[in-house]
Amino acid sequence: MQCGCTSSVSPLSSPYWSRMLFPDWAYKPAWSPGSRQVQLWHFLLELLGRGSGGAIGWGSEWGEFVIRDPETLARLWGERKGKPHMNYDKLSRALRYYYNKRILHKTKGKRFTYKFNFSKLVLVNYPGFQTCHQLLPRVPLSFSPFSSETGSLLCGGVDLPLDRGLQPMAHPFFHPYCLPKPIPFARALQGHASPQSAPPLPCAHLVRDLRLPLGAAATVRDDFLSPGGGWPAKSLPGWDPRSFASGGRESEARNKCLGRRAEK
DNA sequence: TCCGGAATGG
DNA sequence: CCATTCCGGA
Repeated sequence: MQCGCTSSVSPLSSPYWSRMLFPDWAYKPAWSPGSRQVQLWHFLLELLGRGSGGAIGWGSEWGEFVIRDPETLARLWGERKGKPHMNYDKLSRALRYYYNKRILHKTKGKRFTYKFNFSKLVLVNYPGFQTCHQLLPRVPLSFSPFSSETGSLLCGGVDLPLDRGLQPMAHPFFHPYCLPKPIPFARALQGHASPQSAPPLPCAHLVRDLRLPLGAAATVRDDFLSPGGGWPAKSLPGWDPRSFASGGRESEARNKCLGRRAEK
């Protein structure tokens, strides 16, 4: 789990280094121009982030959300996708496809209640932010709080108490993940972040629209986190690496975190 | 309600 | 890949 991630490669100079860590499909550029359409979980997070006082809202547990008005949500989703005939039945089918990807799971017993697996939702696409660590301290986002239940946020093995008074909730994407140690670059954030050298942000739209601090969210495979990670360890018969691997060999890539080359 | 297979299309 | 559509089954 220890990756010398930062040793040889400068975050700023390696815009695409992170591609080695994540499968191609994780980089679905959200809705940047000329890219593919927004994904459902983007959309959900967007609504949740807006504190959409209607169709959907955060639940009682961390990452849990409740669809208060399924058909309205479906309508909104349909509008976004240009699918006038969208309904909750179909939308929920799409949600169920996330089970296998482990982006979501169902909170059983609670109607219309699902839960994000935030350990799979990580910040990527922004070279300077291969890890969550440096972002955690301050998250200036108007992200909707998870009601009452916020305890502490684990990040990189550091327990981070969430001060509800100061900040309702760190963005869910900040979760224990990947890189073990804070990178030097973290310092640059506070001081001079050399914005001029900031590489083009592939997901600028996503970032803006979701009010993500930086970088875009993406899903990523990580089986090295707590096995099952508190998930209903389903057998996952169809769990094949191919669904995550652009090249197939990224399960190991995590150990190395990044070796070299990122071009395809 | 919820699940997941199957077919299909972008 | 990521849904969308349809659907039989629990």
